[in-house]
Amino acid sequence: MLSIGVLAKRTGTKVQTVRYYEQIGLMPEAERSAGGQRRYATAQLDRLAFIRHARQLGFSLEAIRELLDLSDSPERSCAEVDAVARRQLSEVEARLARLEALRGELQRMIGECHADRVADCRILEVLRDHEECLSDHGAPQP
Amino acid sequence: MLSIGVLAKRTGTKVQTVRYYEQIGLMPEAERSAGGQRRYATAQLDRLAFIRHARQLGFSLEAIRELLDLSDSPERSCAEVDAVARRQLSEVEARLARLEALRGELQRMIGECHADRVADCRILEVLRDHEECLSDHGAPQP
DNA sequence: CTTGAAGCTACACCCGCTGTAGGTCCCATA
DNA sequence: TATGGGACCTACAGCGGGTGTAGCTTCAAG
Ligand SMILES: [Zn+2]
Ligand SMILES: [Zn+2]
Ligand SMILES: [Zn+2]
Ligand SMILES: [Zn+2]
Repeated sequence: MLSIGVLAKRTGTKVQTVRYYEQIGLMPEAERSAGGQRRYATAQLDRLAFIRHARQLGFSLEAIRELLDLSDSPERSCAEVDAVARRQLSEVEARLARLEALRGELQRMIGECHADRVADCRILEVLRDHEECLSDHGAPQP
Repeated sequence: MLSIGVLAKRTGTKVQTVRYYEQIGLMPEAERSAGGQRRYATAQLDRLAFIRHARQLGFSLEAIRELLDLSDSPERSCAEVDAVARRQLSEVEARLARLEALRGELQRMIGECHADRVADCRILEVLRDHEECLSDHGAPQP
């Protein structure tokens, strides 16, 4: 039986984050010691490691909840799991496209600024007027 | 003199967002009509357009505050402006690198799953064990 | 003058944590 | 067995960057 501190350290999580996951129902309520402190078995360690790894791969807590639920029914088809992963992939691809456009615009405006004074700064000119941009770059960061 | 609704519509902003920008001091306190409603001049329209465009290019509100302050002193050197933009570019590049690594892992795990049952799903295997990954992918999305 | 859209304030909520305050528990050492 | 200091507990506030709601008041067209 592990304390929350050991569990956290072994999975690269902060103690508060573990408690937060319990609070939102992503981790089950932990058993408690006589004095009321949380105690964890290896199953919880594995679950937390799964959550952290999925987070590192960019899955939302909602998606992770789905994945955890699915992995509790090992006899079911894994089509839903694959769908969650594909959804995640297309989110990542969408963000990549946006960021590539941003990078292009930023590089261009930095490259074009040969001014000394703020009054003539190309960067500020571009920021003042989207017509100066080559790409769309839709909404602010999601 | 424009109402907040017109100002918002012309800059592609939500009315609440305009009020929020005022609240955090990014937009100046607006003049008011006799009945207490906000009224805006063209200068504010330009300022808001600048803010929104910079947001679309991924600048944080803090960076935008800096840029707005700098553009109020047109005689100064634009070196600081350029530095803000370069910082933004390197943040974008860092995110791109992370997302490219994520994309690689996601593509690989999706491509490797030829199972039918959840019990044998390659995606879940990879999520359970980072050793299955080829790349690091450090911290969850910042 | 009426009416309905648009504005007002104040507040709660989203995600995914992180930090703090003020108290309690655990366990190695003396 | 007593003690000290780390680790733990709960409860709550706050981050960024907004969004949504409730319950009012104001504006402008007809
Ligand atoms: Zn410049
Ligand atoms: Zn643009
Ligand atoms: Zn599968
Ligand atoms: Zn991994």
